[in-house]
Amino acid sequence: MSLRADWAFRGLIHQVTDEAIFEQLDAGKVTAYIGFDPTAPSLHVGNLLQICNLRRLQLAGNRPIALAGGGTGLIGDPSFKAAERPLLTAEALAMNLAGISAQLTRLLDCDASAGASRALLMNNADWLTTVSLTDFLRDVGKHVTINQMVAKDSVKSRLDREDIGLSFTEFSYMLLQGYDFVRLYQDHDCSLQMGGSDQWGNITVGVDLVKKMAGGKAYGLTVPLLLRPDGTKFGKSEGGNENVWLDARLTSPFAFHQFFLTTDDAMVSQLLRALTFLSHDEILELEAATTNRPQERRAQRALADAVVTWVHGAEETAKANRAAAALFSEDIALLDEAVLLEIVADAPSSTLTRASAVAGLDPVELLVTCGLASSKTEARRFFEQGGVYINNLRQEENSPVKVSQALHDRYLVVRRGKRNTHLIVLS
RNA sequence: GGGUCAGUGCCCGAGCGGCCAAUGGGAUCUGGCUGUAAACCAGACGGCUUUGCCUACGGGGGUUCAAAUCCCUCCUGGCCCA
Repeated sequence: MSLRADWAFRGLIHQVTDEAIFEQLDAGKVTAYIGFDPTAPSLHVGNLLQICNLRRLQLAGNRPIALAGGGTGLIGDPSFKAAERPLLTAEALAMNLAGISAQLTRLLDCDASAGASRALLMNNADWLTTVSLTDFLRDVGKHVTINQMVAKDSVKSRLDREDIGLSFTEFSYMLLQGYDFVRLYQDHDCSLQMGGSDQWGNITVGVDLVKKMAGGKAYGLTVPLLLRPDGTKFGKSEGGNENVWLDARLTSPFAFHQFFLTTDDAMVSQLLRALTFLSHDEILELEAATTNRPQERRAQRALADAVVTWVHGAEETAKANRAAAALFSEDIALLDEAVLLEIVADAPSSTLTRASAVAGLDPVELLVTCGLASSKTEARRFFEQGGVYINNLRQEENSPVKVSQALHDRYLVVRRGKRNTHLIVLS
């Protein structure tokens, strides 16, 4: 099957500068890049789609370049952002770069054995921080008119706002990104830039610059943004405001697995197509299962397993599944110690001395101490609402927690709401 | 530099001297229903030594018995002029 057909099936094509790129991709000779902003120390699920696409190209024999924005990160992309962004410090940037570079290396095949399709990892700071200002303005700036730049939707949305402006710094961002493309074209024969649909404006600037500065033919392709059925952006945690990170230290594999396991029926098909490497037949079969027997949630399970396995490995997937099976059952008290520890391994934990617990612990304080409530007021609220469980049994605010409640005489599994768990170990 | 408008809780946004921890909406959280889904229903949503107290309406100062609300000043931002 052609890559064009596969991508269309998966809903990965939003806009293309020239359809001809697909033939070249099928031939497996293209070098393509996607840029990643180092705005955080880890990539998050929102980036997964882009990485996935690089991987798809690579599997078809093409060469992917993941470009870390060490240089553009110093400036900040204003595209469709509602406000001017604070500049990152150089130290924060360096830390972020280290984090995401490691992840990209792992998710793409950067091994020499991959031969011509071996993925490259680059950092645009290498050229953006060394090019001279006057050279840049003469060689790059001269090819782009302010008229074009202002006409971009991504800029217009900022210009149209009455309460907030757009600094020259952020305004110039698209030139830097365009210059990236020129450099990659010249140095690595890279002829395709991909990105989310919000990157279309930036990408076309690059395609244009490659033509004007290098006299070459370059292509741009954007992927639709993943949206929830309610129109909000996909990628935030269940809760809402926190990102779901790829770094296991920031989002445990269990939480990561849960994130996908709780996907809406209305969205699972989209994610299955966009974020997994399952075959079309497998996907169609899972979609049918969702329609006919939604309560089995087979599609959600397959999705969660596939993504977690890709990001964290098969072992973590198995662990997450075992944890999920036991965690929502009162049988938790019947599990033997080793199994219990394994299933709560991803939950944050803390230790308490046995002595401090003998007299009975104040449940309110306990909830605050282990971080499941941010204040006593909040903790009391959770108790009032009946949202606190110890070992999956509802805990009352006014009955002290006793040592006798501990499983295996030393473990207290504290849970707030459906899925915020904390393990307390008595020592 | 001049003029002018604005800065309120996570976000948007009312309030414009006491009845304001501050209307409303969104987000979020908890419970219920269910399939660890969506939708829906109910409640909560600054903190605490919780029938009360403390801290908050850009910062600082002032007027007043009393200020988010009035005055001064500074900071930040938008727009217009130079």
